[in-house]
Parts: sequence; C-alpha cells; structure tokens
Amino acid sequence: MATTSAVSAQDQILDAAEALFARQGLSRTTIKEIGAAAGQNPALLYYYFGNKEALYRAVLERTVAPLIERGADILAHVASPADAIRALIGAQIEFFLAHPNAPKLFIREMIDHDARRAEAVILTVAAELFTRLRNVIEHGQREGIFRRDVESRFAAVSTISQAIYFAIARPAVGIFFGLGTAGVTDQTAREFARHAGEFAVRALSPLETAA
Amino acid sequence: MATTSAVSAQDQILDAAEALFARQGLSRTTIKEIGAAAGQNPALLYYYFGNKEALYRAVLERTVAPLIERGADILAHVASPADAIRALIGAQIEFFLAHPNAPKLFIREMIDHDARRAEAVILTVAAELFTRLRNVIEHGQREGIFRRDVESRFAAVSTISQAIYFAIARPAVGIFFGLGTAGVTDQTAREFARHAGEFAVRALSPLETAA
DNA sequence: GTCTATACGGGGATAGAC
DNA sequence: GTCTATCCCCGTATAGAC
Repeated sequence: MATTSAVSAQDQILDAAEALFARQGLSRTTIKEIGAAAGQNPALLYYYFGNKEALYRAVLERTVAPLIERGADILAHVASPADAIRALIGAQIEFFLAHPNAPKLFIREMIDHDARRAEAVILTVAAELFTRLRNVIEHGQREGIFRRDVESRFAAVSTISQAIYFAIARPAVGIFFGLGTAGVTDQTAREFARHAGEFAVRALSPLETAA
Repeated sequence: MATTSAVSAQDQILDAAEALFARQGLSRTTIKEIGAAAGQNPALLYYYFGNKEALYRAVLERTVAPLIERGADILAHVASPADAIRALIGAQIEFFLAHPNAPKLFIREMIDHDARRAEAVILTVAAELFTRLRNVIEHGQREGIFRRDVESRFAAVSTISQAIYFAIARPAVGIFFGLGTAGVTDQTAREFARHAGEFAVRALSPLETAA
C-alpha cells in the first residue's frame, strides 16, 4: 500500500500523535511537537489530515475502536458465560500491553466527551460492549450458573471496570505495589487479569457452585 | 473568615475553576474563561493564586484530597471487613454525588501525572488508600471470613475500581442504561453502590459462608 | 483589592516555492 | 509530496491606575 517508504509518513505522524495525545491530551499537544516526534514536517500534517482535530479522530479510530470491537468479538464466540468473562478481561489486558496508549486515549475521550464537539462514536461502541456483556451475564443467570439476584447491568459495569482502571491507575498502583512510579510489569498485569476474571465470576456465582 | 461578601472572591474563582478544570482539563481552560464564569476580573486570579498552575493545585487540594482521606477514615473506623468494604464504596459514591467534579479531576490528575511537573501527592495518598484497603482484606482473610487464595493487592484494586469507573463512564453508562447521554440518576448511583459492595464482598467470600 | 491596558510568546493554519 | 516562511489570533502574565 505504501508508495515510498516501509513506514509511510502518515503512519509516522499517527504513531507520534498517538503517543503524545495519550500522554498529554489533545490541547496540550502541539502540531510542531507532533512533527518533531514523527521526524516529519509539521505542515505535512495539514496535507494529510486537514487539521489537528481530524488527526486526533484518525488516531482514535485506529487505536481505540479495535479495543472495543475485540471485546465484543470475544463475547460473541466463547461458549460458557464464565469463560467469556475471563476471556474478555484477559483480552483487555493483552490489548493494553500491546497498545499502551489505548487506555489513556479511551478514558480521555470519555472524560472530554461533553466538553468537545466530538461525535460520540466511541461511547456508543462502548455501550454496545456493555450490552453484549450484559446478555452474556443474563444467559448465565438463565442457565443457573450465575445467581439471579444480581442486576446484570451493574455486574457488567463492575466487570469492565477492573482492567481499565488497572491500566489507567498504573502510577498509583505502582506506588501501591512498592514499585515506585515506574509502573507494573507485564507479568503482573497478566496475573491481575487472571485475578480479575475470577473475581467477577466468583461474585456472580451462587454459593453452592464451585468455580 | 470572609471579610466582605458571603462567598469570597477566592471561593467563587475556585468554584468556577473546579468546574472548568473537571470538564475541560487544565490546558483547555483559559484564565479569562474562569474569570467570566466566576463573575470576577481575570486579573484577580493572579492576585490570589499567582498563576494558573497554582490555582489548579488549589482546586485539587480542596476537592480531591478529601475524597481519598474520607475513604481512609472509613476503613479505619468500621469494625467488620465486609462492612468496611461496603461502607467504602458507599462513601465513594456519596462523595461523587456531593462533588460531581471530583472524579474527573482525580482521573485527569492520574492520567496527566507523567506529562506534568505536578507533585505526585494525589498518587501517594491514593496509594495509601489502597494499602489500608489491602490491610482490611488481609484482616478478613486471617479471620477466615475472606478466602485466602486471593491476592489482597489485586482485590483492593478490583474493589476501588468499580465506583470510580462508574462515575467516570457516566456518559457511556447512560447510553448503556438507555438514558441517552444525560447520565444516570442519583438513585441509580446509590443502587450501584449497594451492588458494588456486595459484588466485592461476594468475590472475596468463601463458598460456604453466606453474606 | 479591583480594574484597564498591554506586552509577549506560542499555537494553528496557509501560501507558495520546489 | 515536502519544505520555508509567515500571518493572525489568543492565551498567560504584568504594570500600573484607582
């Protein structure tokens, strides 16, 4: 697809912009900064993307949309409700490890949603993931493997919250774990994913049934 | 304390700044905007606070520090570990209802931590709350009312994550709940708090013991 | 303590050469 | 497609009158 170099100028700009937007947000990040980080002329940015806002949306589309789509995919393809929950959380953590900028971009978009003219596409996609998870939980409730006295909508929120918060709160969690602000290792993140899956499944399980 | 008006100019500036910083973040919010929202001359801001960054820190100190201190307080004063967890989550939600700007300010500070020169005071206080919660959980494990095959640090993260994420994700959660982007009612938030407390306690409880 | 006027820098964006 | 030069606006911050 690329006409000239192995990594096109567009992609270099997108990569640099993604990192800076995640780290600093949209308004703190300047066009010139992105150009410097990308090793490209800042004016190129306008040639390819039109303006800063459009570049931001391109970054969002490339990075955070797949996160949510991946989750919805898993829920649709895993048979057991309990395993679907475990797999969903595992996939979230793996996604964050592979795309470290994604969680911050996602949360920034949530938080900024009512302060920007941004189309709420991210929100509706996120809401759809919620709905699918809810359906999985209700499926488990009908089958009797999840307790019925739990509001499925609330349980979906509780389930989703763990991995995202873990990723976002990494600085504080790092201090908490006694690692300074450096953050947590990938291995610890994976251990947390296992924990979080069990945590949610246990919270949903009736007292009599073992996991 | 106030020398002239019922609400001092400082407080009006702090109130306006708090709302704008929560909604837009530090960099997107301008001095003139704050002045207009506060009904005060923008230059006054420099007289009272020195500069924008210092005003931001004053807002943070006033709004988000109490959130964490309140939580630590509860953990220190509630007897049963299970009730302490329920009370902590309940207090978080109540705090967010009383101070709607707090969760966004808190999360912004977390996310921006490595992009700003900000002292990490918020992070260390948050980490201390984690530690106290962990101690409560381990206390419950020693007493046999919580299962011992759970990493207490991970469980603390899972427990804390629910209320904060619920507050932050309100737009998406509102869509998910079928309420448009308007957001969730206070009553729904309180119901979620009850749910989240039970969710965490159940996840920690051995299979044999009823809640 | 409060207001007006303004200096100063930096950011987004465009024109136009190559 | 890429680069240079530059315009214009607007944001922070200060000086100084009242």
